[in-house]
Amino acid sequence: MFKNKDALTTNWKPENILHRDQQINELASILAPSLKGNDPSNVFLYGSVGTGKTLIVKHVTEELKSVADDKEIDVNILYINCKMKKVADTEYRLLAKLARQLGEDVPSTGLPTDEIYNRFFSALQDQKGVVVIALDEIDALVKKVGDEFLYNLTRINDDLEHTKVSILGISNDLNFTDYMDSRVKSSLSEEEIIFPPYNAIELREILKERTDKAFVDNMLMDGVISKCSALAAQEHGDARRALDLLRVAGELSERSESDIVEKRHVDMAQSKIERDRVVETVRSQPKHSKLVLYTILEMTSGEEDIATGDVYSEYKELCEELEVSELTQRRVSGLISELDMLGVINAKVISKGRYGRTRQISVDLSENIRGRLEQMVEEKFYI
DNA sequence: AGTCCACAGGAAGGGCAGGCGA
DNA sequence: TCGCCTGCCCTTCCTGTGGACT
Repeated sequence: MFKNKDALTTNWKPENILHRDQQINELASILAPSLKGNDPSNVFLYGSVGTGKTLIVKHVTEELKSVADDKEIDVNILYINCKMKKVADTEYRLLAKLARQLGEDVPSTGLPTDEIYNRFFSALQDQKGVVVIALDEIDALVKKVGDEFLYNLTRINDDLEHTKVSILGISNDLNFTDYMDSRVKSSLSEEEIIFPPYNAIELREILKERTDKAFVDNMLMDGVISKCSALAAQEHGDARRALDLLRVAGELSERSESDIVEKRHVDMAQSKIERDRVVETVRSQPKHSKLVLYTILEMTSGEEDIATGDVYSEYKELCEELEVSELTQRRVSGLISELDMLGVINAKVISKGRYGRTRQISVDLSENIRGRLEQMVEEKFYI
């Protein structure tokens, strides 16, 4: 069925990038001064997941690099995904990785942070021309370690003699700059490029382009692509989601030995992706979070909503039964709010006037997922 | 108009596990 | 193996609050 499944993954680089001409041109014109040896402005790119930010950055910087190489101009591109665990999720690791990309030999641990900063700085000194540092998912790192490292990076140009540094920040979070010091904010977002979500029509064209590469001809039933794009458009116009849907639908139909991908496979793919997401997030939660979730699932099998206090007393009983020491209400309250943020349960703060303020908790999961989760916790704790 | 419930959620710090160099 | 550091989970203590009730 598949000719080249890679074409449905996010790493695949399509020949033409659709519906992002404006962003490509903006970014290209911001980075263009580096071809004349001038330093380009720092840029900030915003847009929710699957709106093509990373793709465009990689595309434009690669183009820039190849033009620069042709003209024998010194341009160096450093790309780092700050969310990669154990690679760039602390200030030290980020600086070490940057220094290594510049050819500096640094140990993966052991040096004080200021020393690694110096090494990185001297590596920069040895460069000539322009260095573009692309920091993908920068919001994740700033939320984790604060914005001081960004402040240092934005000020680095003042001390460099031959080299010019331009920072390209990529963020999924549109309100991300709220977390930052205003000095960092203003120097980092000299230029801003917004990536709006794709609409269903745009998604359809993107999928069309890729299916021709990915599937053997005539493998898709009419309407499959439209269905994938419509579903993904509802979900913040996420192209990644659209591709996943199509890929999983293909895999499911292959497995069911159907000779064509049908619309029902897309529905199946949708629920499989959702189920996998929820089950995976819950699996990685700490023990008591699972127990709290189990309590909530048990209590919400009827229709009525429940409050934090109700959950806590039931949870205490469960702990007693299992001979596990229980957590405080403060912590359980926090766990409930985490589960809400992860999208596993719904919890909204309401006031019942004379009867206090609490969270109204409900669960909006299909029976299928609900069953899987209950089963998972039961197995784990021999309930 | 004021009270008061049943929590929300911030701040600070304890304690533990895991990773590190010595 | 030891001490040190860091990150994470958790507790303790605390202040804040929407709105039904008086």
